Amino acid sequence: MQLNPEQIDAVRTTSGPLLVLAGAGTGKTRVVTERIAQLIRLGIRPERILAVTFTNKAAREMQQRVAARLGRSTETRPEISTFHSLCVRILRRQIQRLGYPSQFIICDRGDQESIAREVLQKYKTQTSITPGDLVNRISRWKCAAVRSHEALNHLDPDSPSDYIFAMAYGEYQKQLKLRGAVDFDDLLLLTEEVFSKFPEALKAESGRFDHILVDEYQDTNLSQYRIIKALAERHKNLCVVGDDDQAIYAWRGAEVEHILRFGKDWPGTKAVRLIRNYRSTQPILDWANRLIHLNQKRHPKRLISPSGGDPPFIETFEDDDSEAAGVVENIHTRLHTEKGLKPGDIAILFRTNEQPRPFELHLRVRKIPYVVVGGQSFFDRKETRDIISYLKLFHNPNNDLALLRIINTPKRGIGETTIQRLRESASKENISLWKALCAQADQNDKLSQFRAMMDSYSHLLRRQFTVDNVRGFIEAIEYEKEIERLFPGDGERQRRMESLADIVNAVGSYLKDSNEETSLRGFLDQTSLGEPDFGKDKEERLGNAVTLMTLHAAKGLEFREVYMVGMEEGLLPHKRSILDLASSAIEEERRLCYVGVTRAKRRLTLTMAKHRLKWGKMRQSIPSRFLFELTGDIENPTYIKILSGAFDMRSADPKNGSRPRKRR
DNA sequence: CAGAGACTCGAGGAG
DNA sequence: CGAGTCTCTG
Repeated sequence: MQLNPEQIDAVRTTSGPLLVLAGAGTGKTRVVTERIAQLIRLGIRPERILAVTFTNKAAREMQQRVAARLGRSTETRPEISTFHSLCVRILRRQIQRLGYPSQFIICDRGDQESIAREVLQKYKTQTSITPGDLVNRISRWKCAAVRSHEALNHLDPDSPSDYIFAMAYGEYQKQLKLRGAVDFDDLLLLTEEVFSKFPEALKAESGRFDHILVDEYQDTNLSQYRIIKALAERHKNLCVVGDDDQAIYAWRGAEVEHILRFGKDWPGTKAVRLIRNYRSTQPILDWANRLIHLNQKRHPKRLISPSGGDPPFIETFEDDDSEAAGVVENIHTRLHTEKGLKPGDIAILFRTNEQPRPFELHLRVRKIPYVVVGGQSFFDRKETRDIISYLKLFHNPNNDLALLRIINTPKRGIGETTIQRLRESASKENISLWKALCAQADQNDKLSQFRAMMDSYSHLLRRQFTVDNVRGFIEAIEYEKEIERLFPGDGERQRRMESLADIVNAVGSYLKDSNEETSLRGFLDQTSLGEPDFGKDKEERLGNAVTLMTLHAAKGLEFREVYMVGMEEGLLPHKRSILDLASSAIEEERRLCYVGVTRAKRRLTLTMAKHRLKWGKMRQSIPSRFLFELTGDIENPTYIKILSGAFDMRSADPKNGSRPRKRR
């Protein structure tokens, strides 16, 4: 297909600041790819071009499309990476300036919570703060670029105990640094810090690129904004692409203002608007346009499409289980009656991760292949985290967190008392647990066995990081036997075995694709930054399965047929955003709904359940306000009641009341 | 030291 | 209701 005039305009603007406002389905990826190709055609060396995305998936996709577009015409490739992986690379070179080792560890969520637990113990707080609470609170500060010494100036007025978090934040940072570790948010914060404190570091890093491109710019948080600004300042060849109507990450610090004021930040900006939609039918876009039009804070625009079709469907079910049964039945019949429709063409989208369960159940009954994206992700699985912990230890045995995780997994008779002894000697002599373990190994058979195993595989995998060796090591620790022992049942066992296979596949795929040096550390870096690639086989299976995912995860994707389920007050918009006094909370939910609607190419179905099981209790639900807004039924008495707050979401809490009350 | 059973407490989204 | 933690027993 040919590029349209606006797209051509964007592709041909190859120098200076460029803002591309790209509505949903307007061929944004195409423009980005073509523009990179254009730069190279003009003689820019590929490695002097940096493209930044938010997710690994987006980065991989862009890499593939650019590679396909360029063919073999160039030897080098542009640098296409996520914010976080870009920052890891920068920090590996620069972080020593801030007093961290260049071989710093990247903590995962579990590691963060272990540290938080220790910090909280130290503070002996009587409050019921959990490690998870602390990690969340710190992350919220970090997303807003608030550092530990500034936290006291940014206390949440609604939370009287926030100062405890602020104190603990400082201790948490201290503990991280002590271990030579950083958490996920630190990658951005520290990069920004290195740039602002050490001009020579900034000079070196920004000197690597002459052109920068940022995708999904509406999702940048303050640190990301500053990093990009610093990197592009010299040449000002900065192209940002995004859509203010699809900003759905304010809760993790993203600021739409960044895209709204891009022109002011960068004088001489050229702005291009893409509004011709090549994805959905006009009736679907009519609903989407009508909905998003109700938001106050946005650039006004309206998507148009050349294709027609059915308007979306709304279906109401008795309860959540019949909703799932109904949707699955609908899918079942459509797969048989609609010509050429495959499971891979269909998606079920929902707001929260507790929703997919009944759908999975019914899909299994109907034997329709499906895949749940996100939710219980790769890293939340115990098997994955265990194996990764081993790999981390092979790379650096002094990682106490990883050691504690697997020292007795699979069970090898090293129990709490032994571990306590190790902890004591480690802290007394100020050495790592591993060193303490080595010191005690000659008096303890089990420890010495463990040590020998770790030493030999550490040696092997550092030299030869191959799929076979990884497989061999999993075999050696008898992890599969442990799974078989613990889960004699079929379903659970199979899932866990599959997780194990995923890890091996991830290693294989890393070794195959990676154009950088392939090493254990490279693999660890990649995996600590997000979902790895599981290779072709898995991808093919996914391609032919119904996709179940959250609305957030669906951004950037498209499906021939989409089901948006659970269209109810409290779910979408989510309860918390209804209780939030700021209207921006509801606006973000509206954008989320908009993202969902605009995923559909040909057919969209919105469903709700009149009753929903929550905490084991059946409760009545209220249709989502967005259903009225999508259809334009805003004179409806129910809609007016919803807006006036007639349905009290707080009383929907089973502790204070039984059912949502209707007031007159 | 490991496993079973009682027990509590909780759920927004993601890299 | 279900996941994760705690406690008790063999």
